[in-house]
Amino acid sequence: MNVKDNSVNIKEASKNTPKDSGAYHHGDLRTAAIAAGMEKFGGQNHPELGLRALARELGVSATALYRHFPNKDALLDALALEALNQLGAHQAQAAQSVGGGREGFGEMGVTYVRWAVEHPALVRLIYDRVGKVDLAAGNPTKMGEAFYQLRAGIAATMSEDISPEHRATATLHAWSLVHGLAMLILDGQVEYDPDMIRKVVTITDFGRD
Amino acid sequence: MNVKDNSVNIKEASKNTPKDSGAYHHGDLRTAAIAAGMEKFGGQNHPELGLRALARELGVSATALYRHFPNKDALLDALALEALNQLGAHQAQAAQSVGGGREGFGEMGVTYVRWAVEHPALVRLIYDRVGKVDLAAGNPTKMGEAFYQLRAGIAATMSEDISPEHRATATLHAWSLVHGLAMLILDGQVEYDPDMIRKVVTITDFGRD
DNA sequence: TCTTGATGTTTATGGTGTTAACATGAACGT
DNA sequence: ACGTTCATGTTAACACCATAAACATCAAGA
Repeated sequence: MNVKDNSVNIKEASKNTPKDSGAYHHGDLRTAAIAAGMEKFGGQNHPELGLRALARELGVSATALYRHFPNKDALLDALALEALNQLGAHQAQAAQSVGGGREGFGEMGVTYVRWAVEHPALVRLIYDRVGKVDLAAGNPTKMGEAFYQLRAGIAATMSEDISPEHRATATLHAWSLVHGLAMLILDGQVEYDPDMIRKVVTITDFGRD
Repeated sequence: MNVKDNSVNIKEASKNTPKDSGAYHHGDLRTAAIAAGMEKFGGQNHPELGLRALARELGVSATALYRHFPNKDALLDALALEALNQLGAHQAQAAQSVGGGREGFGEMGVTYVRWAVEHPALVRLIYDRVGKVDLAAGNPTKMGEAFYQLRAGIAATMSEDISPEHRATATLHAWSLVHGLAMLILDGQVEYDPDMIRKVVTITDFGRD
């Protein structure tokens, strides 16, 4: 919402109310668009994001967004990246809040599911977008990097308990479990119940408990 | 809007869309549309289904489809139902092919993942559609019923091995696991490897093995 | 001051799902 | 045989969408 360019301070304060003052330029349309998109995707389950509608909400012309995003897909990619980082932050914080280790691992899983349930559209957006990214090519996208860090966090938190040869399988097992559970919940197949989630997630014991 | 003068125009127009047989009516447009839709969704990963394009393929006018489906969503629902039944059939056959029991249970899981990987768009379609169905209302849709039977098949196959109080949790655990794994694969996060899948799926042992 | 580049606007093009009015042909009662 | 009915098809039109092209506006540097 703020003006990114700080070189101007006094008189430009009036630009903070672009619509009211009838200013021609918006100030920082890109971040405003992302913020608005995140808000729209934040709570709703099946939001329809149209450039025209979004621009209307921002008090701006529809085609103005093309100055900041080459096309609609790029905007959605930006939103997905933002969401992915947000999820990663929540998860890291959750693991740290209980001191890491085995308990932290379980907490990460529960947090994954809970965050997914609370932000259904964002989760769908993330996996929709990351699926369309060309991973084969040698171009490491920001999206791919964020995802890598997410997985690395999972693996790091569990690594002490699991025998090395089982680690890869166990990581995939855990990820599949929480991801599948989250998907089933937000697709309406399973009702959201925190206790049940913790039970389902923590029932897992690989190798030896 | 008097269009009576266009009667000749219409006749000429009907010549403009001559099917091979030259028949005005299609015969069974509904099933043809579903078949065409299934074919389009069958192999592709991110198919775009447009009513106009679909109608064009069927040699029929775009709005003709509205005689058989109230809207596009209804068509997609029909496709999802078809896909769901197909998946259920495969799974039941897989469980039966190894004589049921614990082994049949594992086979069902593997089949679930494999079918999902081989028909990515159909899986997405299923869960997209079933999520939008109003389950709270007392109207049991065909979709909901098909899904119920799917779950019943899972539970029935495993029931012998699991203690009753764990059965619900175990069912959800198993379903989450295979569903999550399938989703991760067809979202490009995990490469498809049959051996790996069997390993990840069969690592689970609830209660006691 | 003049030019320039980033940003936003207007206009236009071709796509979509959907509705309304009309056409066709087969089945059926007379 | 004839006329009515009804499911099924047709065209035309509407509102919405993403996107491209040409033009307008402003901030800032030469």
